[in-house]
Amino acid sequence: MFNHTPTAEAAVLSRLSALSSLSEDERRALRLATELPHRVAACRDLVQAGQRTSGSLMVVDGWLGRVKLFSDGRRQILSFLVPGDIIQEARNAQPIAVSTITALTDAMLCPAPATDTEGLCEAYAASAALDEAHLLRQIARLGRMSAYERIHDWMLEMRERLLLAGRAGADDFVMPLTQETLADALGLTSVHVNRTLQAMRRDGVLEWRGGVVRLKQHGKPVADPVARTAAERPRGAQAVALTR
Amino acid sequence: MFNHTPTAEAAVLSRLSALSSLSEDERRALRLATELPHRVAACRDLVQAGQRTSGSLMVVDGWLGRVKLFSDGRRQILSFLVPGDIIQEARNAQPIAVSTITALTDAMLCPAPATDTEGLCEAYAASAALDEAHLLRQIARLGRMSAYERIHDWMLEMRERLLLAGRAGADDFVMPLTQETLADALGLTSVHVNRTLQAMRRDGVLEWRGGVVRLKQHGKPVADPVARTAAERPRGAQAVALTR
DNA sequence: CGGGGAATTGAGGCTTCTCAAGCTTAGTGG
DNA sequence: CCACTAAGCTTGAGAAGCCTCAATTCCCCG
Repeated sequence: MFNHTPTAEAAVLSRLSALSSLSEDERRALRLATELPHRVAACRDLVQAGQRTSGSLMVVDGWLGRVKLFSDGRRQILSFLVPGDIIQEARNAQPIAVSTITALTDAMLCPAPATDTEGLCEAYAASAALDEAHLLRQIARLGRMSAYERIHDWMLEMRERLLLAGRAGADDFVMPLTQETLADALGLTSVHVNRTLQAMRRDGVLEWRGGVVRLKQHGKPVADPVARTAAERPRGAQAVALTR
Repeated sequence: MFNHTPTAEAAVLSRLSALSSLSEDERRALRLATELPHRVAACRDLVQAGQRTSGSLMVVDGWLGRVKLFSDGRRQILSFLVPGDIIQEARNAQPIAVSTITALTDAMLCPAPATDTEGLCEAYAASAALDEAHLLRQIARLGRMSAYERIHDWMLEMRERLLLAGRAGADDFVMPLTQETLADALGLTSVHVNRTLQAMRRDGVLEWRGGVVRLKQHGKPVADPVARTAAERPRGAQAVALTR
Protein backbone atom coordinates (compact mmCIF):
# COMPACT_ATOMS: atom_id res chain seq x y z
CA MET A 1 0.00 0.00 0.00
CA PHE A 2 2.71 2.43 0.93
CA ASN A 3 5.99 2.10 -0.83
CA HIS A 4 7.81 4.10 1.80
CA THR A 5 8.30 1.24 4.23
CA PRO A 6 11.36 -0.41 2.82
CA THR A 7 13.39 -3.11 4.51
CA ALA A 8 14.57 -2.41 8.01
CA GLU A 9 18.21 -1.58 7.36
CA ALA A 10 17.27 0.92 4.68
CA ALA A 11 16.27 3.54 7.24
CA VAL A 12 19.68 3.87 8.83
CA LEU A 13 21.46 3.58 5.51
CA SER A 14 19.18 6.08 3.81
CA ARG A 15 19.53 8.69 6.52
CA LEU A 16 23.27 8.44 7.02
CA SER A 17 23.92 8.40 3.28
CA ALA A 18 21.95 11.60 3.00
CA LEU A 19 24.01 13.21 5.75
CA SER A 20 27.43 12.30 4.42
CA SER A 21 29.01 10.41 1.58
CA LEU A 22 29.80 6.90 2.76
CA SER A 23 32.31 4.47 1.32
CA GLU A 24 31.21 1.01 0.27
CA ASP A 25 32.99 -0.38 3.34
CA GLU A 26 31.03 1.91 5.58
CA ARG A 27 27.75 1.02 3.94
CA ARG A 28 28.59 -2.63 4.41
CA ALA A 29 29.39 -2.06 8.08
CA LEU A 30 26.02 -0.37 8.56
CA ARG A 31 24.16 -3.15 6.77
CA LEU A 32 25.94 -5.70 8.91
CA ALA A 33 25.13 -3.89 12.13
CA THR A 34 21.43 -3.67 11.34
CA GLU A 35 21.17 -7.34 10.49
CA LEU A 36 20.80 -8.53 14.05
CA PRO A 37 18.83 -5.80 15.80
CA HIS A 38 17.76 -6.06 19.43
CA ARG A 39 14.06 -5.83 20.15
CA VAL A 40 12.50 -3.51 22.69
CA ALA A 41 8.83 -3.81 23.58
CA ALA A 42 6.63 -0.73 23.70
CA CYS A 43 6.62 1.12 27.02
CA ARG A 44 10.01 -0.21 28.06
CA ASP A 45 12.73 2.12 29.26
CA LEU A 46 15.89 1.78 27.25
CA VAL A 47 18.19 3.97 29.28
CA GLN A 48 17.68 5.55 32.64
CA ALA A 49 18.67 9.11 33.32
CA GLY A 50 21.88 9.11 35.32
CA GLN A 51 22.88 5.62 34.27
CA ARG A 52 26.10 4.91 32.50
CA THR A 53 25.58 4.40 28.82
CA SER A 54 27.00 1.52 26.86
CA GLY A 55 27.96 2.85 23.45
CA SER A 56 25.94 4.44 20.68
CA LEU A 57 22.83 2.84 19.23
CA MET A 58 20.93 3.21 15.99
CA VAL A 59 17.17 2.97 15.63
CA VAL A 60 16.37 0.33 13.05
CA ASP A 61 12.61 0.41 13.48
CA GLY A 62 9.93 1.85 15.74
CA TRP A 63 9.58 5.11 17.60
CA LEU A 64 11.28 5.99 20.89
CA GLY A 65 11.21 9.11 23.00
CA ARG A 66 13.46 10.89 25.44
CA VAL A 67 11.17 11.43 28.38
CA LYS A 68 11.10 13.43 31.58
CA LEU A 69 8.65 12.36 34.25
CA PHE A 70 7.58 14.62 37.09
CA SER A 71 7.02 13.41 40.60
CA ASP A 72 3.32 14.20 40.30
CA GLY A 73 2.86 12.11 37.17
CA ARG A 74 3.14 14.79 34.52
CA ARG A 75 5.16 13.63 31.55
CA GLN A 76 7.07 15.55 28.91
CA ILE A 77 8.43 13.90 25.82
CA LEU A 78 11.59 15.86 25.08
CA SER A 79 12.33 14.48 21.64
CA PHE A 80 11.55 11.57 19.37
CA LEU A 81 13.81 8.92 17.94
CA VAL A 82 12.66 7.37 14.70
CA PRO A 83 14.23 4.88 12.27
CA GLY A 84 17.63 6.05 11.12
CA ASP A 85 18.24 8.17 14.21
CA ILE A 86 21.32 7.65 16.35
CA ILE A 87 21.48 7.64 20.13
CA GLN A 88 24.96 8.93 20.67
CA GLU A 89 27.07 8.24 23.67
CA ALA A 90 28.34 11.41 25.30
CA ARG A 91 31.81 12.31 24.11
CA ASN A 92 32.39 12.92 27.75
CA ALA A 93 34.76 11.17 30.13
CA GLN A 94 31.67 10.19 32.10
CA PRO A 95 29.15 8.85 29.62
CA ILE A 96 26.04 9.45 31.68
CA ALA A 97 22.60 9.52 30.14
CA VAL A 98 20.89 12.85 30.72
CA SER A 99 17.38 11.58 30.12
CA THR A 100 15.36 8.41 30.14
CA ILE A 101 14.63 6.85 26.76
CA THR A 102 11.36 4.99 26.41
CA ALA A 103 10.13 2.82 23.56
CA LEU A 104 6.87 4.41 22.41
CA THR A 105 6.17 1.50 20.07
CA ASP A 106 7.81 -1.87 19.67
CA ALA A 107 11.24 -1.02 18.40
CA MET A 108 14.42 -2.50 17.05
CA LEU A 109 17.88 -1.11 17.72
CA CYS A 110 21.44 -2.07 17.00
CA PRO A 111 24.86 -0.88 18.13
CA ALA A 112 26.28 1.84 15.93
CA PRO A 113 29.51 0.93 14.12
CA ALA A 114 32.61 2.57 15.56
CA THR A 115 33.46 5.98 14.14
CA ASP A 116 36.96 5.12 12.99
CA THR A 117 36.36 6.14 9.39
CA GLU A 118 35.84 9.59 8.00
CA GLY A 119 32.49 9.23 6.33
CA LEU A 120 30.79 7.65 9.31
CA CYS A 121 32.34 10.12 11.69
CA GLU A 122 30.98 12.96 9.61
CA ALA A 123 27.58 11.31 9.37
CA TYR A 124 27.39 10.93 13.16
CA ALA A 125 28.38 14.56 13.64
CA ALA A 126 25.75 15.70 11.15
CA SER A 127 23.21 13.52 12.91
CA ALA A 128 24.07 15.11 16.26
CA ALA A 129 23.77 18.58 14.75
CA LEU A 130 20.35 17.72 13.36
CA ASP A 131 19.28 16.41 16.76
CA GLU A 132 20.21 19.68 18.34
CA ALA A 133 18.26 21.59 15.72
CA HIS A 134 15.25 19.45 16.57
CA LEU A 135 15.60 20.31 20.26
CA LEU A 136 15.71 24.01 19.44
CA ARG A 137 12.69 23.69 17.21
CA GLN A 138 10.85 21.90 20.00
CA ILE A 139 11.61 24.77 22.37
CA ALA A 140 10.30 27.37 19.94
CA ARG A 141 7.23 25.23 19.35
CA LEU A 142 6.39 24.88 23.03
CA GLY A 143 7.23 28.44 23.93
CA ARG A 144 5.56 30.47 21.25
CA MET A 145 3.10 28.43 19.19
CA SER A 146 -0.61 27.78 19.66
CA ALA A 147 -1.86 24.21 19.89
CA TYR A 148 -2.88 24.34 16.24
CA GLU A 149 0.52 25.56 15.16
CA ARG A 150 2.38 23.10 17.38
CA ILE A 151 0.66 20.12 15.86
CA HIS A 152 1.14 21.36 12.33
CA ASP A 153 4.78 22.22 12.85
CA TRP A 154 5.43 18.87 14.51
CA MET A 155 3.81 17.02 11.63
CA LEU A 156 5.98 18.89 9.16
CA GLU A 157 9.10 18.08 11.14
CA MET A 158 8.30 14.40 11.39
CA ARG A 159 7.47 14.15 7.70
CA GLU A 160 10.81 15.73 6.88
CA ARG A 161 12.71 13.45 9.25
CA LEU A 162 11.01 10.29 8.04
CA LEU A 163 11.59 11.36 4.47
CA LEU A 164 15.31 11.47 5.16
CA ALA A 165 15.12 7.88 6.36
CA GLY A 166 13.07 6.82 3.36
CA ARG A 167 10.09 6.20 5.60
CA ALA A 168 7.65 8.77 4.25
CA GLY A 169 5.93 9.58 1.00
CA ALA A 170 5.83 13.08 -0.42
CA ASP A 171 3.09 14.10 1.98
CA ASP A 172 2.11 11.07 4.03
CA PHE A 173 3.75 8.90 6.64
CA VAL A 174 2.97 6.23 9.21
CA MET A 175 2.34 7.79 12.62
CA PRO A 176 2.02 5.08 15.28
CA LEU A 177 1.55 7.33 18.32
CA THR A 178 -1.63 7.88 20.30
CA GLN A 179 -3.10 11.33 20.73
CA GLU A 180 -2.12 11.18 24.38
CA THR A 181 1.53 10.57 23.49
CA LEU A 182 1.41 13.45 21.07
CA ALA A 183 -0.07 15.59 23.83
CA ASP A 184 2.83 14.71 26.13
CA ALA A 185 5.25 15.86 23.47
CA LEU A 186 3.47 19.09 22.61
CA GLY A 187 2.66 20.23 26.13
CA LEU A 188 -1.09 19.78 25.70
CA THR A 189 -3.82 17.47 26.96
CA SER A 190 -5.10 14.63 24.83
CA VAL A 191 -8.55 16.22 24.86
CA HIS A 192 -7.23 19.39 23.35
CA VAL A 193 -5.09 17.55 20.82
CA ASN A 194 -8.23 15.74 19.73
CA ARG A 195 -10.25 18.91 19.28
CA THR A 196 -7.41 20.65 17.47
CA LEU A 197 -6.96 17.73 15.09
CA GLN A 198 -10.63 17.96 14.25
CA ALA A 199 -10.20 21.61 13.41
CA MET A 200 -7.24 20.77 11.19
CA ARG A 201 -9.22 18.09 9.38
CA ARG A 202 -12.07 20.56 8.94
CA ASP A 203 -9.61 23.08 7.50
CA GLY A 204 -8.23 20.45 5.13
CA VAL A 205 -4.75 20.73 6.59
CA LEU A 206 -4.35 17.02 7.23
CA GLU A 207 -5.98 13.63 7.31
CA TRP A 208 -5.13 10.99 9.90
CA ARG A 209 -6.72 7.60 9.55
CA GLY A 210 -5.47 4.13 10.33
CA GLY A 211 -2.17 5.35 11.67
CA VAL A 212 -1.31 7.22 8.49
CA VAL A 213 -1.04 10.99 8.38
CA ARG A 214 -1.50 12.84 5.11
CA LEU A 215 -0.49 16.48 5.00
CA LYS A 216 -2.06 18.80 2.48
CA GLN A 217 -0.44 21.80 0.92
CA HIS A 218 -3.61 23.81 0.71
CA GLY A 219 -5.75 24.78 3.66
CA LYS A 220 -5.38 27.42 6.30
CA PRO A 221 -1.85 28.69 6.49
CA VAL A 222 -0.12 28.48 9.85
CA ALA A 223 2.75 30.44 11.28
CA ASP A 224 6.05 29.57 9.73
CA PRO A 225 8.91 30.24 12.05
CA VAL A 226 11.63 32.13 10.28
CA ALA A 227 14.84 33.00 12.02
CA ARG A 228 15.60 36.61 11.34
CA THR A 229 17.90 39.23 12.67
CA ALA A 230 17.36 41.25 15.79
CA ALA A 231 17.05 44.29 13.51
CA GLU A 232 13.39 43.54 13.02
CA ARG A 233 12.63 43.70 16.73
CA PRO A 234 11.47 46.96 18.29
CA ARG A 235 14.80 48.02 19.71
CA GLY A 236 16.53 46.68 16.67
CA ALA A 237 20.11 45.68 16.35
CA GLN A 238 22.51 44.77 13.63
CA ALA A 239 24.85 41.89 13.37
CA VAL A 240 28.35 42.97 14.19
CA ALA A 241 31.83 41.81 13.64
CA LEU A 242 33.49 41.31 16.97
CA THR A 243 35.41 44.38 17.98
CA ARG A 244 37.97 44.61 20.67
CA MET B 1 28.33 44.59 48.17
CA PHE B 2 28.32 41.19 46.53
CA ASN B 3 31.48 39.20 46.71
CA HIS B 4 30.45 36.93 43.87
CA THR B 5 31.53 39.21 41.06
CA PRO B 6 35.20 38.36 40.77
CA THR B 7 37.48 39.47 38.00
CA ALA B 8 36.36 38.75 34.49
CA GLU B 9 38.55 35.78 33.66
CA ALA B 10 37.55 33.99 36.83
CA ALA B 11 34.19 32.98 35.37
CA VAL B 12 35.60 30.88 32.55
CA LEU B 13 38.35 29.47 34.74
CA SER B 14 36.01 28.68 37.58
CA ARG B 15 33.52 26.89 35.40
CA LEU B 16 35.96 24.87 33.33
CA SER B 17 37.98 23.92 36.40
CA ALA B 18 34.82 22.60 37.97
CA LEU B 19 34.05 20.53 34.88
CA SER B 20 37.46 18.91 34.51
CA SER B 21 40.88 18.98 36.09
CA LEU B 22 43.06 21.39 34.15
CA SER B 23 46.82 21.50 34.02
CA GLU B 24 48.67 24.68 34.90
CA ASP B 25 49.42 25.17 31.19
CA GLU B 26 45.75 24.94 30.37
CA ARG B 27 44.79 27.38 33.09
CA ARG B 28 47.40 29.77 31.76
CA ALA B 29 46.04 29.43 28.22
CA LEU B 30 42.55 30.24 29.46
CA ARG B 31 43.77 33.25 31.42
CA LEU B 32 45.63 34.49 28.36
CA ALA B 33 42.61 34.07 26.10
CA THR B 34 40.33 36.04 28.41
CA GLU B 35 42.76 38.91 28.72
CA LEU B 36 41.75 40.61 25.49
CA PRO B 37 38.04 39.98 25.17
CA HIS B 38 35.94 41.40 22.35
CA ARG B 39 33.02 43.61 23.31
CA VAL B 40 29.50 43.17 22.04
CA ALA B 41 26.86 45.78 22.74
CA ALA B 42 23.46 44.75 24.04
CA CYS B 43 20.90 43.84 21.34
CA ARG B 44 23.56 42.96 18.80
CA ASP B 45 23.42 39.67 16.94
CA LEU B 46 26.58 37.71 17.34
CA VAL B 47 25.93 34.91 14.90
CA GLN B 48 23.20 34.52 12.35
CA ALA B 49 21.41 31.26 11.88
CA GLY B 50 22.71 29.63 8.72
CA GLN B 51 25.97 31.55 8.73
CA ARG B 52 29.32 29.85 8.82
CA THR B 53 30.82 29.98 12.28
CA SER B 54 34.35 31.05 12.98
CA GLY B 55 35.61 28.90 15.82
CA SER B 56 34.46 28.46 19.38
CA LEU B 57 33.96 31.38 21.75
CA MET B 58 33.83 31.76 25.51
CA VAL B 59 31.60 34.19 27.37
CA VAL B 60 33.77 36.33 29.61
CA ASP B 61 31.04 38.64 30.81
CA GLY B 62 27.42 39.51 30.15
CA TRP B 63 24.39 37.49 29.14
CA LEU B 64 23.61 36.27 25.62
CA GLY B 65 20.76 34.23 24.23
CA ARG B 66 20.15 31.85 21.39
CA VAL B 67 17.04 33.29 19.81
CA LYS B 68 14.43 32.28 17.29
CA LEU B 69 12.33 35.03 15.75
CA PHE B 70 9.03 34.37 14.02
CA SER B 71 7.93 36.20 10.92
CA ASP B 72 5.08 37.82 12.86
CA GLY B 73 7.38 39.23 15.54
CA ARG B 74 7.04 36.57 18.20
CA ARG B 75 10.35 35.76 19.84
CA GLN B 76 11.55 32.69 21.69
CA ILE B 77 14.78 32.67 23.62
CA LEU B 78 15.98 29.10 23.26
CA SER B 79 18.78 29.17 25.80
CA PHE B 80 20.99 31.55 27.72
CA LEU B 81 24.75 32.00 27.63
CA VAL B 82 26.28 33.40 30.79
CA PRO B 83 29.87 34.00 31.90
CA GLY B 84 31.93 30.83 31.68
CA ASP B 85 29.74 29.29 28.99
CA ILE B 86 31.21 28.14 25.70
CA ILE B 87 29.72 28.63 22.25
CA GLN B 88 31.04 25.59 20.49
CA GLU B 89 31.61 25.31 16.82
CA ALA B 90 29.83 22.33 15.31
CA ARG B 91 32.08 19.29 15.08
CA ASN B 92 30.58 19.03 11.67
CA ALA B 93 32.24 19.30 8.30
CA GLN B 94 29.94 22.26 7.66
CA PRO B 95 30.13 24.47 10.73
CA ILE B 96 26.81 26.23 10.29
CA ALA B 97 25.13 28.03 13.14
CA VAL B 98 21.70 26.58 13.86
CA SER B 99 20.39 29.63 15.66
CA THR B 100 20.96 33.34 16.01
CA ILE B 101 22.85 34.45 19.10
CA THR B 102 21.95 37.86 20.49
CA ALA B 103 23.65 39.83 23.23
CA LEU B 104 20.99 40.43 25.87
CA THR B 105 23.28 42.75 27.80
CA ASP B 106 26.62 44.31 26.96
CA ALA B 107 28.91 41.33 26.78
CA MET B 108 32.54 40.32 26.42
CA LEU B 109 33.70 37.23 24.58
CA CYS B 110 36.98 35.69 23.58
CA PRO B 111 38.06 32.84 21.31
CA ALA B 112 38.26 29.51 23.10
CA PRO B 113 41.74 27.97 23.22
CA ALA B 114 42.21 25.02 20.88
CA THR B 115 41.28 21.65 22.31
CA ASP B 116 44.63 20.00 21.73
CA THR B 117 45.12 19.00 25.36
CA GLU B 118 43.25 16.41 27.36
CA GLY B 119 41.92 18.50 30.22
CA LEU B 120 40.50 21.24 28.00
CA CYS B 121 39.03 18.73 25.61
CA GLU B 122 37.25 17.05 28.48
CA ALA B 123 36.09 20.38 29.86
CA TYR B 124 34.60 21.37 26.51
CA ALA B 125 32.84 18.03 26.22
CA ALA B 126 31.42 18.37 29.72
CA SER B 127 30.32 21.89 28.88
CA ALA B 128 28.52 20.66 25.79
CA ALA B 129 26.83 17.91 27.79
CA LEU B 130 25.65 20.47 30.33
CA ASP B 131 24.32 22.67 27.55
CA GLU B 132 22.25 19.80 26.24
CA ALA B 133 20.88 19.12 29.71
CA HIS B 134 19.82 22.76 29.88
CA LEU B 135 17.98 22.45 26.57
CA LEU B 136 16.13 19.38 27.81
CA ARG B 137 15.23 21.13 31.03
CA GLN B 138 13.93 24.08 29.04
CA ILE B 139 11.68 21.76 27.05
CA ALA B 140 10.24 20.18 30.18
CA ARG B 141 9.75 23.62 31.65
CA LEU B 142 7.85 24.98 28.67
CA GLY B 143 5.86 21.85 28.05
CA ARG B 144 4.61 20.89 31.46
CA MET B 145 5.09 23.65 34.02
CA SER B 146 2.80 26.50 35.05
CA ALA B 147 4.06 30.06 34.84
CA TYR B 148 4.83 30.01 38.54
CA GLU B 149 6.82 26.81 38.27
CA ARG B 150 8.63 27.94 35.12
CA ILE B 151 9.96 31.07 36.75
CA HIS B 152 10.99 29.26 39.90
CA ASP B 153 12.68 26.43 38.03
CA TRP B 154 14.46 28.89 35.77
CA MET B 155 15.74 30.88 38.73
CA LEU B 156 17.08 27.70 40.32
CA GLU B 157 18.83 26.73 37.11
CA MET B 158 20.45 30.11 36.65
CA ARG B 159 21.59 30.23 40.26
CA GLU B 160 23.20 26.83 39.83
CA ARG B 161 24.88 27.81 36.57
CA LEU B 162 26.18 31.10 37.88
CA LEU B 163 27.42 29.37 41.00
CA LEU B 164 29.54 27.10 38.82
CA ALA B 165 31.12 30.19 37.28
CA GLY B 166 31.66 31.80 40.67
CA ARG B 167 29.10 34.46 39.83
CA ALA B 168 26.46 33.73 42.45
CA GLY B 169 26.18 33.64 46.21
CA ALA B 170 24.53 30.77 48.05
CA ASP B 171 21.07 32.06 47.21
CA ASP B 172 21.43 35.32 45.33
CA PHE B 173 22.76 36.39 41.97
CA VAL B 174 22.80 39.34 39.60
CA MET B 175 19.99 39.06 37.06
CA PRO B 176 20.31 41.77 34.39
CA LEU B 177 17.35 40.79 32.22
CA THR B 178 14.04 42.60 31.88
CA GLN B 179 10.77 40.90 32.64
CA GLU B 180 9.99 41.01 28.94
CA THR B 181 13.18 39.11 28.09
CA LEU B 182 12.35 36.57 30.76
CA ALA B 183 8.90 36.25 29.24
CA ASP B 184 10.40 35.53 25.83
CA ALA B 185 12.43 32.73 27.37
CA LEU B 186 9.62 31.18 29.38
CA GLY B 187 6.91 31.36 26.74
CA LEU B 188 4.85 33.95 28.62
CA THR B 189 3.94 37.62 28.31
CA SER B 190 5.72 40.25 30.33
CA VAL B 191 2.44 41.14 32.01
CA HIS B 192 1.98 37.63 33.26
CA VAL B 193 5.61 37.34 34.35
CA ASN B 194 5.09 40.48 36.38
CA ARG B 195 1.98 39.21 38.11
CA THR B 196 3.55 35.84 38.80
CA LEU B 197 6.65 37.44 40.28
CA GLN B 198 4.41 39.38 42.62
CA ALA B 199 2.79 36.16 43.75
CA MET B 200 6.21 34.64 44.36
CA ARG B 201 7.30 37.65 46.40
CA ARG B 202 4.06 37.42 48.37
CA ASP B 203 4.77 33.73 49.00
CA GLY B 204 8.28 34.56 50.14
CA VAL B 205 9.85 32.45 47.40
CA LEU B 206 12.12 35.18 46.11
CA GLU B 207 13.08 38.81 46.19
CA TRP B 208 14.17 40.75 43.10
CA ARG B 209 15.33 44.30 43.56
CA GLY B 210 17.96 46.33 41.81
CA GLY B 211 18.85 43.57 39.41
CA VAL B 212 19.62 41.08 42.18
CA VAL B 213 17.54 37.99 42.75
CA ARG B 214 17.49 36.34 46.15
CA LEU B 215 15.96 32.88 46.38
CA LYS B 216 14.55 31.66 49.64
CA GLN B 217 14.44 28.08 50.77
CA HIS B 218 11.20 28.43 52.65
CA GLY B 219 7.89 29.46 51.13
CA LYS B 220 5.42 27.61 48.99
CA PRO B 221 6.94 24.49 47.51
CA VAL B 222 6.80 24.15 43.75
CA ALA B 223 6.89 21.08 41.58
CA ASP B 224 10.27 19.50 41.48
CA PRO B 225 10.82 17.60 38.29
CA VAL B 226 12.31 14.23 39.02
CA ALA B 227 13.24 11.89 36.24
CA ARG B 228 11.83 8.51 37.09
CA THR B 229 11.18 5.26 35.35
CA ALA B 230 8.24 4.51 33.14
CA ALA B 231 7.15 2.02 35.82
CA GLU B 232 5.37 4.78 37.67
CA ARG B 233 3.16 5.67 34.76
CA PRO B 234 -0.29 4.11 34.44
CA ARG B 235 0.62 1.43 31.96
CA GLY B 236 3.91 0.91 33.66
CA ALA B 237 7.01 -0.60 32.21
CA GLN B 238 10.34 -1.79 33.43
CA ALA B 239 13.79 -1.01 32.22
CA VAL B 240 15.12 -3.85 30.17
CA ALA B 241 18.39 -5.18 29.00
CA LEU B 242 18.42 -5.31 25.25
CA THR B 243 17.34 -8.72 24.00
CA ARG B 244 17.73 -10.01 20.55
C1' DC C 1 13.13 68.71 35.74
C1' DG C 2 12.15 66.00 31.67
C1' DG C 3 12.36 61.80 28.91
C1' DG C 4 12.13 56.97 28.27
C1' DG C 5 12.26 52.39 29.27
C1' DA C 6 10.63 49.23 32.49
C1' DA C 7 7.38 47.78 35.93
C1' DT C 8 2.68 47.71 37.49
C1' DT C 9 -2.35 47.62 37.44
C1' DG C 10 -7.17 46.82 35.58
C1' DA C 11 -10.80 44.81 32.74
C1' DG C 12 -12.25 41.60 29.64
C1' DG C 13 -11.66 37.72 26.50
C1' DC C 14 -9.79 33.55 24.53
C1' DT C 15 -7.19 29.35 24.79
C1' DT C 16 -6.53 25.46 27.14
C1' DC C 17 -7.55 22.44 31.08
C1' DT C 18 -10.45 19.43 34.09
C1' DC C 19 -13.78 16.20 34.90
C1' DA C 20 -16.93 13.17 33.21
C1' DA C 21 -19.44 10.43 30.18
C1' DG C 22 -20.28 7.99 25.84
C1' DC C 23 -18.54 5.90 21.72
C1' DT C 24 -15.57 2.98 18.59
C1' DT C 25 -12.47 -0.45 17.56
C1' DA C 26 -9.69 -4.50 18.01
C1' DG C 27 -8.78 -8.38 20.50
C1' DT C 28 -10.40 -12.51 23.53
C1' DG C 29 -12.71 -16.36 25.15
C1' DG C 30 -16.94 -18.92 25.60
C1' DC D 1 -20.34 -16.03 16.15
C1' DC D 2 -21.03 -13.06 19.72
C1' DA D 3 -20.75 -10.98 24.37
C1' DC D 4 -17.00 -8.94 26.87
C1' DT D 5 -13.04 -6.04 27.69
C1' DA D 6 -9.70 -2.54 27.37
C1' DA D 7 -7.60 1.14 25.06
C1' DG D 8 -8.18 4.96 22.48
C1' DC D 9 -11.11 8.48 20.51
C1' DT D 10 -14.90 11.87 20.90
C1' DT D 11 -18.03 15.11 23.03
C1' DG D 12 -19.97 18.42 26.58
C1' DA D 13 -19.92 21.82 30.23
C1' DG D 14 -17.65 24.63 33.25
C1' DA D 15 -13.41 26.57 35.26
C1' DA D 16 -8.72 28.28 35.30
C1' DG D 17 -4.71 30.24 33.42
C1' DC D 18 -2.82 33.22 30.51
C1' DC D 19 -3.27 36.87 27.01
C1' DT D 20 -4.58 41.47 25.03
C1' DC D 21 -5.09 46.15 25.22
C1' DA D 22 -4.54 50.16 27.60
C1' DA D 23 -3.38 53.29 31.07
C1' DT D 24 -0.56 54.56 34.91
C1' DT D 25 3.41 54.68 37.90
C1' DC D 26 8.21 54.02 38.93
C1' DC D 27 12.96 54.79 38.34
C1' DC D 28 17.18 55.81 36.16
C1' DC D 29 19.82 59.15 33.73
C1' DG D 30 20.98 63.17 31.37
